[in-house]
Amino acid sequence: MKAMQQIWQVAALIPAGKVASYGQIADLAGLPGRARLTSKALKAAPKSLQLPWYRVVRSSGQIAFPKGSEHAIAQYDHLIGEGVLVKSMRVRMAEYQWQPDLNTLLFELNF
DNA sequence: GCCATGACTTATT
DNA sequence: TAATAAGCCATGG
Repeated sequence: MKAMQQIWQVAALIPAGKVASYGQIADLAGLPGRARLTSKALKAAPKSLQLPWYRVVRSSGQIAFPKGSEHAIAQYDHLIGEGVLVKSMRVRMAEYQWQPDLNTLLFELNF
């Protein structure tokens, strides 16, 4: 299976009200060190998949788009809508970072 | 194959 | 916390 599709599968599992970093997604998808590939994958993801791309942020918790851009606004709105507090275009990772249950992860990914 | 680019990360100041 | 720098790797010219 293509690397991008694995990323899509993992990204689809992020629960509402939580966020994950690009690097984290890559790791969970079995692609350590491919954070930048995660960004590519999300950008290239077909709309039909309806991926929660807005639950993916930088390792620092910062939204990856320039402040004021359409994407940044959309991401901000979505997160706020799910109860994630966003301060100065960043969330508190200590509180909101997704901590996937390994069993659930393996099950969902059909390994 | 070399070079630039980017929805990144980590270490350093 | 913010700014830099260096590392990273798939893509496209």
